[in-house]
Amino acid sequence: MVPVTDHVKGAEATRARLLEAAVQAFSAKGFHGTTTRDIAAAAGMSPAALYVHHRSKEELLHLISLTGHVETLGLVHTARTSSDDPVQQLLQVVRGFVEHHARGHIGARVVNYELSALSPDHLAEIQTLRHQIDVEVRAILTDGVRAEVFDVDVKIAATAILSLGIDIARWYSPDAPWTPAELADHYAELALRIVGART
Amino acid sequence: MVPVTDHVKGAEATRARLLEAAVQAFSAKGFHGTTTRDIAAAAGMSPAALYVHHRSKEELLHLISLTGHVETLGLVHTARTSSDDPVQQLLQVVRGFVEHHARGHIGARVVNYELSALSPDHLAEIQTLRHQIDVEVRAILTDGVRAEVFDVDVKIAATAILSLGIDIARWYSPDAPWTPAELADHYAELALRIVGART
DNA sequence: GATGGGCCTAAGCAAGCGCTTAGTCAATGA
DNA sequence: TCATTGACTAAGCGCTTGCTTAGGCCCATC
Repeated sequence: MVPVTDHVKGAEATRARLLEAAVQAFSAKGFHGTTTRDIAAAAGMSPAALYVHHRSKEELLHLISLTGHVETLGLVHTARTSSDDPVQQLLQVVRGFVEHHARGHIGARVVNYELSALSPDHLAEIQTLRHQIDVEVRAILTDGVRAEVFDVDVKIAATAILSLGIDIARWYSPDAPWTPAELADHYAELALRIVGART
Repeated sequence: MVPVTDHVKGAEATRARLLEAAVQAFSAKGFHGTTTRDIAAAAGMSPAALYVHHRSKEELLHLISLTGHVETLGLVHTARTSSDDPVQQLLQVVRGFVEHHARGHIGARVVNYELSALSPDHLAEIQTLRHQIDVEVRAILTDGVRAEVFDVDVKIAATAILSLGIDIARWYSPDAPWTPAELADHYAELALRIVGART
């Protein structure tokens, strides 16, 4: 006897279907290459249905981008606090980041390559999150260099490691010769080489 | 007394200005986010002028993409044939690739991130060039592993090194803490670490 | 000094865009 | 029983899109 809940659930399911359709479409055709009619049709709805559940096309992008960045920041922060050892922190960050971007490469493409389609306010908000991710990764490397377990230029290494992770969103596909987990292990090994970890 | 040449030069200069305006606009706003009116206006021309010099908006993208890929393939091929030493070949490839993508990050963004806006035929042509770039890089690493100067999984290392180079187009800006040449040197060093080059 | 050809634009066309309006319909609570 | 609510859509509004058309202008040539 929870008909209201059922009702809400139905509406929320539709909202989620529209969101998921937007992720797929933005990823495949880009924000500007996607029409609101594309999204609605992919969710099995009329064009107007999108506006029952979401304020605008840009708000959909913002929601996708925000969720994605919060997830990634959480993942990086968890890795940073999971151990006192910079080596373990680095391995955790790289494995988590890589697996997340490979498994979720469709969403990650939107998150990383459609920033310029965000409104100025939304873009500023997202840039703050991206900066925090940078800071956490750099902190791990700085700790490692201080403890003399890493030997590398911190800024270059942080840039390269994040770059490797983000670019997975561009090239990864299920046809790739590695599962997300396998790729994560390979990249963790490369990260150790990049930072010159003592073996 | 070469009025015809002057005439042609003027037309060709206009054509080049339109092309350059298209590069800037596609890079900043994406192919679908750019209008033909944007491009014409940035070149100081009327909207119709674009069609005097180029067949369509997609043909502009194809021209940009083709030129960029041919340049990159040439650069990689030159590095491959410049020496018999895999170490020298790798250093040359990475330095050339990185410097090219940093210095030309605006164009490189279009080349690497607007592939899905190409027509199916044009996309297929470009994918062939990208495959050739992959093959050349893998060949260098394979040679190095055979000669026991590198110690790494060739497929992973080739993927990572190309990934690092391409992603420069996304994040590099003149505000970055490295000039293109400095970045090239840093990345060359990282590449040696990635492939486990004997020191 | 008329002619022909190439660069260029004003105007506009058909189609598609994001989003709104006005209303239908089924389920709910009084 | 009946008014209310909220998910949903048909229709369409105002605007922008890629691209075309029709014609003006400049200039080398005859």
